[in-house]
Parts: sequence; structure tokens; C-alpha cells
Amino acid sequence: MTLTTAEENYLKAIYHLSEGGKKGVSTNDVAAEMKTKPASVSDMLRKLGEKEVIEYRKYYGVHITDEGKKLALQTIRKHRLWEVFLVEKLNFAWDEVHEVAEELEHIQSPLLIQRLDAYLNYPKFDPHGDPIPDEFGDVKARPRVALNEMEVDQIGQIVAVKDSSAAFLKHLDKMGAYIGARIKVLDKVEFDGSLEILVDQKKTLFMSKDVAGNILVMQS
Amino acid sequence: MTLTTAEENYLKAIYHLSEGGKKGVSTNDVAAEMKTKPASVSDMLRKLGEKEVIEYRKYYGVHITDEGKKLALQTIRKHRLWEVFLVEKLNFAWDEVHEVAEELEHIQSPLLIQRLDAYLNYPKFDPHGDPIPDEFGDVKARPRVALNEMEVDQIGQIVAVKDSSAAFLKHLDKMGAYIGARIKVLDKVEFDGSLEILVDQKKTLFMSKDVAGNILVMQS
DNA sequence: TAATTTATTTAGTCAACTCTAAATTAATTC
DNA sequence: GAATTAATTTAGAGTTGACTAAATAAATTA
Repeated sequence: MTLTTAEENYLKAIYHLSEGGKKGVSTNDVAAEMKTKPASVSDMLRKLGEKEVIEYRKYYGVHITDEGKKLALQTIRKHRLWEVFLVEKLNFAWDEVHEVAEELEHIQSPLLIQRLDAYLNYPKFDPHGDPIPDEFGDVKARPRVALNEMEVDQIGQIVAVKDSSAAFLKHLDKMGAYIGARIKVLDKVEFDGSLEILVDQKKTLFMSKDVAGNILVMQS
Repeated sequence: MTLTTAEENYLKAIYHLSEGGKKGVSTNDVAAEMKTKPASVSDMLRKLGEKEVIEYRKYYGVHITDEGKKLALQTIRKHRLWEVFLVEKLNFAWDEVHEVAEELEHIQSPLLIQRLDAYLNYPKFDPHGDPIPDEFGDVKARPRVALNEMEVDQIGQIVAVKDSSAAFLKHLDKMGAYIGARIKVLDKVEFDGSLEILVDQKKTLFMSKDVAGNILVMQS
């Protein structure tokens, strides 16, 4: 099964959109993610369906197949390995690498990726802390810690909450935090154990020890 | 002026075909080089002509313009830098790099090339001994030496002959040598100064000191 | 120079990927 | 449940880059 560059990009978008939720991904979601029009997406979904990398039922969105997931993970693997290369070897800043990696990930050469992986010493995470799938598509799960147990200056990504009540999620949202957010612990107040958190490299917020204790973070 | 990947490849082919000779390059030559049909080439030449990277007169072949030469040299620069990277950092063999570099050369990121160049310590020649143009398109001319003045184990490329008579060229051809051939000095016979030469990594031949003295080599 | 051969271009088609506009299906509201 | 709104698909068209077949220009040969 060989995919064109465009197909690879669509499949990657579908994979990312279906992470977490078990429900199908809608045409409009894909269009937004890919910055194309829904009409173009319908066309592409039909093609990806024929190639059996997704299950496509008209008007009902798509599910990625096992074969599709494997291919998407290969592309993600390449993307993240290139990001490591750009940051560690070519001194790119972590926020300068995405566009370039987006191009590099489509280079077709298994040998190249094999050698690059070895050259970088088989990294397990990219510069953003995202895991790098191995050549079989397996990703190393990183242990999760409660946010209040993290040390100052550590970084990670909010991946879940212990208290999943609507009230708690609403509170999170109000503070400016959410599942998926990249965070960094800026400070821990000794007096009451509250934390100062940097979200997505831009917004600073304070939260109580109790709130932090209900937030699970995947450390980078 | 931005070129598509296909346009870049055509322009590079035209540049290579027009190296040396001052005459125009024919449609058929380009078709052979690009492994496409002449009809496809005609189409592309019209487009490249409109973009003013070549001068195109129907039925009379093409000449590359200064602008076109500059763009072609940028692509060649990228190709050769990637080749150095693949060989020196990722341990590719010299003959494994071409296809991959052919893809990598189209990545659009001036910063990437700048950083790669620095990372590789500003190499002036690629693994095949071909010069790497600088960011302005200037190539460092490598001094030429007569073949008989080279030492055993040195490598290079035949770039010219002192005696350009038809008879001498015919003799060269008969021996299996030609302008452009990659050579390596395998042995120099003390008795009469004759040389044993490896051509294109496959054919071994012997030549007298006089013949070798009329062959100019660009050393790698 | 006329005739033939070769090189090149034009015309028409195809595949991939995109778009807008129109039609259709699904979801929501009254 | 019917009507309206939103989501999605279909139809038709444009661009890029390739092709084959046919037409035409240039070069070669007689």
C-alpha cells in the first residue's frame, strides 16, 4: 500500500482527530484540520476508503483501520525523528521545526529513517515530549503523574483528570487549562502547596494543590 | 520566483546538459535525461520560458538564463549538501545517496540548508568530488592537474585534454576513457612512468605517461 | 532542389487534488 | 412529525504534469 503525500497528510489528520475519542471523525473536522473544503475531503475519504486505510460510510464520518493506523504512525514516526534531528543536531528552536518536519516526513526511504534513528540514538520522545512510535507502530507509554507531584521547571501535557465531573472540567476551562494542554511548572508555593503553571508556552495561571491533584500529566 | 518540484528537476537537467557546451539543449536531450516523452518536455519548456528561467525558441532548443542558472545551482547545492550528510553522518555508501538526495533537495527551507551547511562544516565538495555551490551560486574551482602528476590512490574526474585532436580523443575512447569519467590512480609503473587507472569504479586500464600527460583531472 | 527522415510541437486525454455551486441527507427545532 | 438548519456529497471545472497520436518544422539525403 503506497500513499501519496496528500493521502499521508489526510490520514495523519484523521489519526490525530480520532485519538482519545472512539467516535468517528466528521468531514468538517478533517476539512478544518487540513484547511481544505469539505467537498475536497469527501473526495479524499472515498479514495482512502478504497485503499482500506479508513472505513468510510457516507454521511457518517470515518474510522481509521488497523492498516491505516499503522501507516499514520509511520508518518508520525518520521515527523518526530526529524524534529529531534532539527533540534538536537541543527539547533532549531522547538517551535521552528514543525513546518520543515512536515515536508521531511514524506521522504520515502526506509533506510534513511533507520539510519537517522540510529544516529539520534533511538530517541523515544520528540522535542515537544510526544512519543516516537517504533518501526512497528508501537509507542512507549509514559507514566502519568498528578500535577501537584511535579517539580518546578518540569514540563508535560495534561492527559486526563481524576475528577471528570462537569463541574471540574468547567473549572479547568475557566482557568484556561484543558486536556491536551502543554504545561510547565513555574513555581510551587510552600505555604499552601498551590502551583504556578505555564500553559501552551503563553498563559500563566495559578491553581490550588487540590485542583492540581486531580490533573494527570504525561511528563516530557 | 518559485518553482515546483517538477520544474526544479527540469531546470537542473537543463543546467547539467548545458554544462561545458555553449550550444542550446534539445528537447530530445531533456526528454532522455528526464525519462519523459518529448511532448511532455515541450510543454514544460514553454512554462519555464514564461517564468524566464530559460530562453525558449520553438524548434531550436533552450538556453538557461542567469536567473535559471542561479536557481539550478541552489538545487544542486542542496542535493550535494544532503549527499555529504548522508555519507558522513548517516554512513550511507557513496552510491546509495543519489535517490534520497533527489528527494531531499526539494525541501523548501533556507534556514535548514544554512544550518545543515554549518553542521557539516561548510563542505566544498560532495562525496563524488563534485563542488558544492555557495549560497550565491559560486562554485570553488578545483585546480586541475595532469593525470601523470597524480599520486597512487588519488581520485578525480577527467575534465579536459591538452591535445584535443580527433585522433587523441579517439584513442581515449578506444581505451575506455572520456571527458567526465571518474578515475582513480591504482598504480604508477616506475620503469616507464605508465599508469594503471580505474574508470567509473569498474574498468581498469593502462596508459602511457605521454597519454596521461595530456589528460587534465579535477582532483577530489 | 525535391524527397525523405528526424525532431519537435500541438491537440486531445488522463490522473491527482483542489475549488464553487447545487443537490441531498441528517440533525434540530418548533 | 413537519419544517428548518446544518452537514455532507455530487457535479462540473481548473491546475499540474504526464501520455499518445497527429501535424508540422528542420535536417538530411538523393
